[in-house]
Amino acid sequence: MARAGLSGERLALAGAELADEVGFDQVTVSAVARRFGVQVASLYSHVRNSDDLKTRIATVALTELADQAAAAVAGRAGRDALLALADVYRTYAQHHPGRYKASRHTPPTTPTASSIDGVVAGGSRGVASGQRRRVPSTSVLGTEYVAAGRRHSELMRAVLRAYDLDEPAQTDAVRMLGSVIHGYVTLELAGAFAYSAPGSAESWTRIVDSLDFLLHNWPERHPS
Amino acid sequence: MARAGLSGERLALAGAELADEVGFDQVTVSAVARRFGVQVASLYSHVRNSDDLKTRIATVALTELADQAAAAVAGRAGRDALLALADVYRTYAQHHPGRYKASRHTPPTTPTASSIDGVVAGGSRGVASGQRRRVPSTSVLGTEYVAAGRRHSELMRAVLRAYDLDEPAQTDAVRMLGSVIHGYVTLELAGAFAYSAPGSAESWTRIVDSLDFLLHNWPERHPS
DNA sequence: GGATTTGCCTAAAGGGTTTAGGCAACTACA
DNA sequence: TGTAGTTGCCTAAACCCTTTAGGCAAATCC
Repeated sequence: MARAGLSGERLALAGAELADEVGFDQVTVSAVARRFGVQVASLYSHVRNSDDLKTRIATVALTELADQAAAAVAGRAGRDALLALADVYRTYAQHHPGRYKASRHTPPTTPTASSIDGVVAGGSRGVASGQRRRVPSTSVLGTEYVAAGRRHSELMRAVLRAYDLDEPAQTDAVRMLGSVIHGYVTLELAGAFAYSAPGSAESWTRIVDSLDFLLHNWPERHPS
Repeated sequence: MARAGLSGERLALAGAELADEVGFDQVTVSAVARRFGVQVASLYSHVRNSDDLKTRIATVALTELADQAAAAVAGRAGRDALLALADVYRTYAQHHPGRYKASRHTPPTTPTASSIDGVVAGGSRGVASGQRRRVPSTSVLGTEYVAAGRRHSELMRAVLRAYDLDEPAQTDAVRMLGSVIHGYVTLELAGAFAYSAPGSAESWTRIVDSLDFLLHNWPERHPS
């Protein structure tokens, strides 16, 4: 039997492609196995379980997004940087809807390895008798995932430097921008803006311009 | 055998409760059946399929949200109305995370009944031979779902009246507000704001105040 | 070239979805 | 109040996805 050359990374990549084609929710261990022309059980040598696969896909997407965001922001400042950054998310979501959805996949809060050990050690089940083939533990993967997330918020703060906000206004601004971008992209992807004028693209730039204006005139205390 | 008294509505309600308890993604036809102490197949007399159940839950949530939003906006204007409306979404999402997630569930774009008929009629499969027990067709349900959605955007526009925006600025503002609210609530629910100061609640009111300011000073053309 | 590792396989158990068809409990009406 | 018709829930069964256990053969390492 010829080997298919599976690996955690290749599975994540294939899963990402599949997500863009049929939707992130339809990405299943079985579907990825089919894509490789391989038995389902074979994937479990490279991936802990279904959610592990999804988290890997999320990490791929988050990393790609951070790379593009970094490239877009480089050499720009102020409104240009803001628009470029925002456009990265919107464009990515349009070209890779499945990947974008994946990037919003929060892995279920598993108890930490130590807390598991704390409970299991001394129990009746053998400690190290778990898997046959070792798959990189979720915690190290989680690190990669978290790192990508951190890159995003740092890029956002970099863009905000031009607007000269002090704390806690800057944190508020980060949260607001993140909310607008994520919210707009999500709603647009869901088709919420498809059936009324003006076009979604025009609204988008005008909204970003409004945010630029708002950041330049961030209210101190009492607005209006 | 005593009857459990199932109905489409009761299933949707039970599904909504279940969603808040275990998460919308864990809501399954099987789980709801278990909740009623009833065989799984029994539910299919009241619900077309799994997605139909989910869409009904979404409609429940969307309607509850619209009711609360209408009550919150009544008798208020300007910043007060804006904050009240925004708070409804945030509070609802915190108290009913499963329902809120459900409210964002977009039913898969099924071809309309007419287009299905257009294709199937004349084919080899009998037209009306479908179900044994008739369940309200998805299209009429979809109407209810769409109606609830419309209520939301109308409430938003009502709040915006105080700010005196003309088209297309008003549409832009509706889209921006919807994005911020949905985005913030989603990110907060995902725990994105849980691990850094300031608290999520303080950011929230300051962001809404900023939006109030922005709406009062909506830029005409060239910002900054 | 032999030992070891590792990749993919078969087998099997468990759970969710959905359809088909059946009996019993309600409802309506004479 | 009995009986016909309707409706509610059941059993059975097919299909798909997940996950674990254990096995054979290809690749790799001296």
